[in-house]
Amino acid sequence: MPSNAEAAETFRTIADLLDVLGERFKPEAYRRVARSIDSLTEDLAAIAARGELRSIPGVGDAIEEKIREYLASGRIGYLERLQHDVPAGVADLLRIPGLGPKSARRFWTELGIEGPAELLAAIDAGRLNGVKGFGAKKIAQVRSAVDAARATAGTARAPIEVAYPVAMRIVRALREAGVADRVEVAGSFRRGRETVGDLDILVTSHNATRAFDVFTALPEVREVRLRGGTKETAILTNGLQVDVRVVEPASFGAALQYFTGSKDHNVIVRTLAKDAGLRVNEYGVSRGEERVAGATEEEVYAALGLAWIPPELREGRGEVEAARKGPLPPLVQDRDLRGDLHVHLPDASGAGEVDRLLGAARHRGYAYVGVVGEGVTADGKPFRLSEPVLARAVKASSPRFRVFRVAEVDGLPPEEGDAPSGVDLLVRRPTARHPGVPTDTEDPRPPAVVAHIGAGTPDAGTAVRGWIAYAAKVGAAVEVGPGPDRLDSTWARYAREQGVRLAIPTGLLGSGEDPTCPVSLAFARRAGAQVADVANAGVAAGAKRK
DNA sequence: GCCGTTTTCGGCCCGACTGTTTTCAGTCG
Repeated sequence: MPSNAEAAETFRTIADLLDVLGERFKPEAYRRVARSIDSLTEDLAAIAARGELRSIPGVGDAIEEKIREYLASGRIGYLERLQHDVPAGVADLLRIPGLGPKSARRFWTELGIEGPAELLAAIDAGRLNGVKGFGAKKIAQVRSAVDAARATAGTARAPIEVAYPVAMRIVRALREAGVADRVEVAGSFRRGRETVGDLDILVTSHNATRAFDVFTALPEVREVRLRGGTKETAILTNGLQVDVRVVEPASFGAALQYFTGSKDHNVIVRTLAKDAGLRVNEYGVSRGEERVAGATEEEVYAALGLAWIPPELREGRGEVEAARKGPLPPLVQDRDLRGDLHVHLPDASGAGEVDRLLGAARHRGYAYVGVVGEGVTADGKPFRLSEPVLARAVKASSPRFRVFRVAEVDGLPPEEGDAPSGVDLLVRRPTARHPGVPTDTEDPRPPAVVAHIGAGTPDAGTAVRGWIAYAAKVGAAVEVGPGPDRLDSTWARYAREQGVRLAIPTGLLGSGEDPTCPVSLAFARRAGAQVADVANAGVAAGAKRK
């Protein structure tokens, strides 16, 4: 049975080949479907079995037929015909930055170039000299791009938790240098996607050149690719691309909306605007010559008759239709977090580490923190926090601040003595000893949280579904967040659909740049989680939620 | 190839930047 990821990749291949063949709109149609399939929480086969393929955004008659063919045979005749027409390497030319479908097609049809290696040979043989549209500079650019593409084997997207600290440093540097009034990271970073292709940073500034200079001087910046009057593109030492854009304050909201995306979301918003006789671009919303909105995102959406939409929901999955009807339900946010149910102290923690943890929890105004005192590691070995250290933590409990003793136990079936005494709550996790999914619903002492499950291992989907089903039965929450051991936003959405609450790790022991809490929160928000959907969130006593 | 509270056909986001141009095409986001 082919996986959803493989199906999405297949449709992307079709899109590339259609691009090379010069098709105008079909490539985007196939890419849209590929994106939709990537964000499904269910196997295509299950959706197909229910006859609901057409409910996937971007799937119409023709693509439904191709999905059915793919599920039945693992092949798509249409793709095979395209592959017969276009040499395999020609589509690879699209991967080279600066080359698009037009160039790839021309190289192939006019010069017989059928791949990156042949392109390089053609350049060296001087066969590109005199080709219209390719001067010496362009040829040199293409040549180095081919070399670079070989070296990096395609620019992979970075996990958001990797991009987070560097994004924070860039933002802080721009703010502290006093060259920018407003600084925001837009793009998929702001939408909280699991991976980011680049960082889009928007600033308002009276002096674009100085803002660019401040950014370029950062040690993280390896090379500047281009600099115009309003935009600079640079590559960081870790390979991440960063675009810094300077915009007018009156346009900041429109620019933020525009560059936050997603593409699918913006297409829907723009189409809506057009139908209403309005025009939306990164400078603002206008009716004819009259400018209607632009300074804030709220007024941009309002001008289109829409409630403001949280960035994490802007994926073209029905959020625009919902925002037409009125304000969207509030998503869980940082200030809703009441504590952490599951903190691991490092093996050799001493009293100082405990104090730091508790101090951090109090500083954030948390009402509780759960410290894992004993349990099993992933490879099944028992571990125990030193008793004096744990006792010191528990002693810090007060009526307004509770310290829980947490035991982390491994996968079912529950064994005699599985639930230790003197423990406030259990966290259940898969381990090498018991990697399997629990089947016994008569758990003598159900866990509060199921943690360390994630799609980081191959073929993990079945296991993750099993753990979520178990959590649903016993009323446990599941841990969401960055890294292979936690659930991403797609799985978090699935968990919510199954009626399971989420547990958000808060990174209490991390530094100010620790991505754990903001990224986990973003994943929960992408899943549409509200306060009631998060086990360690709630409305503070005496505080009224807006 | 998809899509529709002004459409089942005629649209499909749009502006910056670059290079090679003498007015623009291609690429990118």
